[in-house]
Amino acid sequence: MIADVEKRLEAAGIKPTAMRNLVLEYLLKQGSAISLAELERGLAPVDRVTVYRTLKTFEEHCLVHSINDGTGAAKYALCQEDSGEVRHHDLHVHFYCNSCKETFCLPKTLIPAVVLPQGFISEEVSLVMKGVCERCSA
Amino acid sequence: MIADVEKRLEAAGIKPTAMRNLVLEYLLKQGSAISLAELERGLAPVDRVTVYRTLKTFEEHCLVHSINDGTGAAKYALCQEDSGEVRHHDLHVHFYCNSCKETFCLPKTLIPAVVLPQGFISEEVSLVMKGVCERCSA
DNA sequence: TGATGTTTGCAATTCTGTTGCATGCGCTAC
DNA sequence: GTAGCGCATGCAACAGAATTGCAAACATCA
Ligand SMILES: [Mn+2]
Ligand SMILES: [Mn+2]
Ligand SMILES: [Zn+2]
Ligand SMILES: [Zn+2]
Repeated sequence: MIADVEKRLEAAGIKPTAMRNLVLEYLLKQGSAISLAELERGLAPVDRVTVYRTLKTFEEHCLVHSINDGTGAAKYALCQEDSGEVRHHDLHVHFYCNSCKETFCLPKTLIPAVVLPQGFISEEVSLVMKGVCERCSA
Repeated sequence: MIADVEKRLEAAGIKPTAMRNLVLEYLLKQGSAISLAELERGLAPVDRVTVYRTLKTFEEHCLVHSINDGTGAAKYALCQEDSGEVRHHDLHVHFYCNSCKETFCLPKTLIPAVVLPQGFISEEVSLVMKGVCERCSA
């Protein structure tokens, strides 16, 4: 429903527009993280730059987070709706399937603590695993 | 010494050439991982594509590993010389310093085990931390 | 020497990310 | 209501990274 989509945008402090509704709606339908290019294809005909800026806006407002899975193109996925915690996206593992080439958030799989050598101060962490996803391994 | 460099290439199963010696020699001098662009600048005037293919060759033979630190350009660093273990590079943490913008291998800092949800099969893992490096925090 | 395969250099292309600018649109102050 | 203002959008253009194609140079060996 558009109403839900607009509510979610407003909850994130983003003014709803046709394009933003469209992008958020599309993201909600996804089972995995998607790239700007995929989004562009899925919503065609839309302007790539507008989608790009929409994603940036979403990211700034912590509605989506971006994932760098090493494939060259950043992927985007919605942040957990509940998540009162700040930066939950910094804490969970991402999984790239070598078989279906999709990238998944594993929100239940938290990144373990890492003990860094003396002097190194951690501010962010990302952990990407690659292998075979549940669907492809079944 | 060129002799050492050539020995190391041969040990990795790579036929030494002028360009390969040059690239490996340069990599040996680095205290942090470097990008293709940096390598190109440091070795100028060399051809970017040749250096690119040289790195690919090194990577295939496990002489270097590449690191995706989220800066857009892949960084390359030598693999541990000893490392009888396969893929040691899959196991250690990489650190990107927000201050000096350098990317370091932390070969002593291993990536902790991650328990994946049922059905996910892990083949590779990469963990990149961002923050302030020892030099910049001192 | 001549044939063969590998390495190199250069041109060119693709892809991703990003910026600039002009237009459009909605909202508010008058 | 209308003028003005700021944000959103669309289009053109650019920057940088990665990658491919091709032909020339080079090494190797029968
Ligand atoms: Mn995620
Ligand atoms: Mn490393
Ligand atoms: Zn899969
Ligand atoms: Zn530093």
